[in-house]
Amino acid sequence: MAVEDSVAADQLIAIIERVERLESEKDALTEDVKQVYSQAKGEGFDTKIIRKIVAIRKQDAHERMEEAALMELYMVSIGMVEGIE
Amino acid sequence: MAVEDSVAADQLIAIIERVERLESEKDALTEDVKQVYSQAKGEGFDTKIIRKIVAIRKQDAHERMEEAALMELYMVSIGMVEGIE
Amino acid sequence: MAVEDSVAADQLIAIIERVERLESEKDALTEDVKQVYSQAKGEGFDTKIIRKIVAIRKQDAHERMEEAALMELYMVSIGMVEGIE
Amino acid sequence: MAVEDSVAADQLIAIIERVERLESEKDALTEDVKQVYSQAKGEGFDTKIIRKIVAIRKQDAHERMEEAALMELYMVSIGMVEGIE
DNA sequence: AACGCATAAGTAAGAC
DNA sequence: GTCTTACTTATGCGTT
Repeated sequence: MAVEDSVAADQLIAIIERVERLESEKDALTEDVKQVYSQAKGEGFDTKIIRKIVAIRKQDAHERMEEAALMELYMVSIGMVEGIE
Repeated sequence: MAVEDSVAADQLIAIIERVERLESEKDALTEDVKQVYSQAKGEGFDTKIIRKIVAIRKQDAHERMEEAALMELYMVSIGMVEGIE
Repeated sequence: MAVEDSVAADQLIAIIERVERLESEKDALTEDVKQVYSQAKGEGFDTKIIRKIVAIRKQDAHERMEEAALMELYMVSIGMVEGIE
Repeated sequence: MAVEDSVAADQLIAIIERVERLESEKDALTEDVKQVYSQAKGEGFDTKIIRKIVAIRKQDAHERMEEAALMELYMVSIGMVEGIE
């Protein structure tokens, strides 16, 4: 009905605007990252290498998490079966 | 030479840390967006549709028209829709 | 016990290798798709549009209508498009 | 013009069908993978762990590639500047 | 200005 | 049934 619908519409608008606000903040940060690289380039650094380093550091962190997760899985697994004979 | 190298190394570390700081802030915002959608879902909204609406709003109107026109052209040519003879 | 364990280990290796084999075949097909698009691009087609057409054809007609209806409802409610009064 | 257009349309249809063929083959392989896991589960294996192992093996391969790429980058970099003094 | 790469979004599957 | 995780797709960015 009309009143409830308009409430839903208001909620919907609020949701969309909240998302758009957050995404515009993300865009600003993306811009900042670009500026950092741009400045680095101006100071003579090879940004391609730096990007690679950042990527690898991120990947290392991720892999560590994966390993921890796997280890936990194994532990749970052992606990569950209490030692297969 | 040694002094200049260590300066460069310090700069390099600073650059990497600045990038990583910015990207972690971006990750936090991504998390916030997810939460907004999660909450919206809990309120009974179809988040898939909302995502599409956000994407459409983001897309420039002009570009959207161009793309729609080209898409229709292609679809007519393969017989998916009927073109005006 | 030792014998059963080694049987299980053999099975496990077989499973992993079967999965990896299948996934590498999938990768090859993904590569083929990329090549088709690349070639299409070289012949002057707009691959972005073709990808959209493929996606639409994949989507079931009924599902497509439902989604479009819901999307319009949402868009009307936030005033992006005009609804019938 | 008419003739060229129909040629383009034929090409377009061919492209779309080639893509759809390849993707259906991919879907079949995805189905096969699911069956392998399903069967493994039936034999008492913990598929979650197996999935994790497969993911980590894949990641390891990827990381090795990344490292090789980084090493090459460094070598190129050294070659370019011919030793910063 | 086009090309490939890398990140980011969206979608779909699987676990609990 | 929900919730997360993994894969696929798409956009944008840097490079040549």
